[in-house]
Amino acid sequence: MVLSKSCEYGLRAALHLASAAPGAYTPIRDVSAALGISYPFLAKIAQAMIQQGLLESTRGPHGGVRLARSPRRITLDDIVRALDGPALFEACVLGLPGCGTRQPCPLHEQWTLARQQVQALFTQTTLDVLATRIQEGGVRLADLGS
Amino acid sequence: MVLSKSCEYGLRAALHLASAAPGAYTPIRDVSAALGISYPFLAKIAQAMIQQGLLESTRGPHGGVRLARSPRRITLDDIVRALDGPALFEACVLGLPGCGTRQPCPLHEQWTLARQQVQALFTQTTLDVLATRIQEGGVRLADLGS
DNA sequence: TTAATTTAGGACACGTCTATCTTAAATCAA
DNA sequence: TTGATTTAAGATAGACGTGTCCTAAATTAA
Repeated sequence: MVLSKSCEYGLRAALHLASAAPGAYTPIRDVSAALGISYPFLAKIAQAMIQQGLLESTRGPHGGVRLARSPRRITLDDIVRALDGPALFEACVLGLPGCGTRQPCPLHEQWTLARQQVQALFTQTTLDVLATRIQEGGVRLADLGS
Repeated sequence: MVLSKSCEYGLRAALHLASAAPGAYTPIRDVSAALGISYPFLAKIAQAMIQQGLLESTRGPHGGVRLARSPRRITLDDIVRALDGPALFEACVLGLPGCGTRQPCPLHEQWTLARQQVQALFTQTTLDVLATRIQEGGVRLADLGS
């Protein structure tokens, strides 16, 4: 598994907020229902995203969470780093500490290259592009059953 | 973390066997000492690799484990699939079950492409190439300290 | 003011991965 | 045969990610 469950859920929640009701406060309970994610778990993930400056929230009736800035200015990389940390894009594939050009593992060069391809996908993809794709239909954020 | 600890250890052990004493039975204890991996844990990983047909073993004095076939005929993909399963190369990046061309997630197409780059690296790299690289020096399989 | 709604935060259970330990079985050498 | 060496296999413990629950705090509406 490349991304943790928390990160998968956080990405899907952010995409839901960007595509379903951009700019409006949406209760976490509504998001969890729409995506089929347990409410308590998603609430905890939302808290982390708020503390990382990705989401903002208000309490009380008509409260909820929303993206802290325009979907155009939030990349997948922002969310992955906030929830899973930078390890995915920096760690040695063999787990060797200090692996780098000075003390490379046998795969260092090739792995760095492949990893950059993945990282480029995450840093260059913003939420608004995917939100548009969702609004146009044909793609999904939740398990549709069969 | 892309690969599990077990898989990292299994890869390093296989590379050690391919580069240090190809064809000879090497005690797991020697491998664990050379790589700085706990012996009981590496022994369990070795068992799994034996059952998957990657290693073979003999007990008693001068016993140990060795690669079950030529390093030229073992790819990194063989080892990763044996220890971590096929999920890394098949699963949806957002964790959606059934994600495919029929029910794609918003990232399906791009992710499939990026993942194929990584998979190509693993399927095309054989142990003998990396073993040669290790024997020629300049790269390492263990933590050297500083 | 009162009540309903919703996030905030901590405590707690569960499962999996990581890691260790112990005992049994097999092999070789003296 | 005897003893030493080494893998085989299962039991066990700890760490961490996952998931749930409960109470408190804040906001809104009536």
